[in-house]
Amino acid sequence: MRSPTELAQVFREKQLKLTPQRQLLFGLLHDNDSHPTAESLFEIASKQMPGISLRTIYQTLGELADMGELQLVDLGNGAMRFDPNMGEHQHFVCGSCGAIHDVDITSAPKLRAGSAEGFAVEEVGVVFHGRCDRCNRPNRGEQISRNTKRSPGLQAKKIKQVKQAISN
Amino acid sequence: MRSPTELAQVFREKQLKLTPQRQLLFGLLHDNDSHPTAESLFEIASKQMPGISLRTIYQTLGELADMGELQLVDLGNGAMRFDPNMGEHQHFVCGSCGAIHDVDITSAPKLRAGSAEGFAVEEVGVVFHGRCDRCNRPNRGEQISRNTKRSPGLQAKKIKQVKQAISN
DNA sequence: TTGTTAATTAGCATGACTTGCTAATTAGGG
DNA sequence: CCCTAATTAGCAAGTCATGCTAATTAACAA
Repeated sequence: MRSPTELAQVFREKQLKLTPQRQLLFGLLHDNDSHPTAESLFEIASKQMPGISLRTIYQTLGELADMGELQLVDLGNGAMRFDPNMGEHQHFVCGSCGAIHDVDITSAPKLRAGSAEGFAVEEVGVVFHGRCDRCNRPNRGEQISRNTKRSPGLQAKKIKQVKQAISN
Repeated sequence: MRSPTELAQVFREKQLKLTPQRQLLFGLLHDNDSHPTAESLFEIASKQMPGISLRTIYQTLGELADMGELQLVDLGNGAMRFDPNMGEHQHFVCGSCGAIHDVDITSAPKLRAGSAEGFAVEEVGVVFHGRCDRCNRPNRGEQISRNTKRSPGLQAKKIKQVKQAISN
């Protein structure tokens, strides 16, 4: 995603209004590698701008995605994630603390679904699951992220197990 | 997933009841490579057993998943998919007709998130997006699958575009 | 600065998918 | 055939995301 200043320029050119809500989000997203959800952005934004609507967050995020300024990442563990890093990269999800890290496997051999199988592949989504650096160490400070709601199927189970482990 | 007969055995051993609902689902899932949703299974099941509850479908599917008899696949385009094929494989999703096909890239170099980066990868999820064989041919018979509800973010846009293309 | 207007926001409603809860039912062993 | 624990059905509730509309506001021109 481009810088808030550049985005302001782009918006003006497109005759889109540069509202305080949008500018706030530009700032919150710029260089943000925390893979936030709409909800988490809403919470942060609310502190700086009480009364801002979650609807506006979704709307603006959607617009930015349409403009190719950010990626929507569905990691299959609840809410959609928003990633201003538009470079080709993958994600690692820690099943223990819920952290999401960027991973770069461009150096690794690229994946190609065989055209022999008759598929024209346009895009390949890769998500790594495992345990992150911190959670792997003996003095592990496990803590599941707050945003572990909406548990689709099996994911639910994993999460619950982790929650239990914590409460014990 | 094992055969209905074998599953019956397993259930008995575990002192789980072999209800007609469960048996019906065993049959519907066996050797099923259509990657059905709970809803689609519900529709089919309802024809053979009117009155069966969607809740029961979800419950049984969850149990089978817990038992390692089937995979839950989240392709990020709506409802969860259920896959009785427990072998290591990936999925290809046609953005045009919505079809889901199994893909085997085990022959291709395996993906490994560098332990150099401090991640202990336990599992890698790979989803290919593109156009399938049929939709790529000139006389393409495009048709988006019925189950294209719940559109998370950008996905929504794609789907809408396709729907429009159809209605025209 | 003020007025105009179209874009945007806020807030609620709605929709899709999944799970929680509970009373009623039923499979299976004795 | 009876008993009991397991299971089912049905509805309520929860999460995430989008639709809709009235009220607000930024942007532009005079």
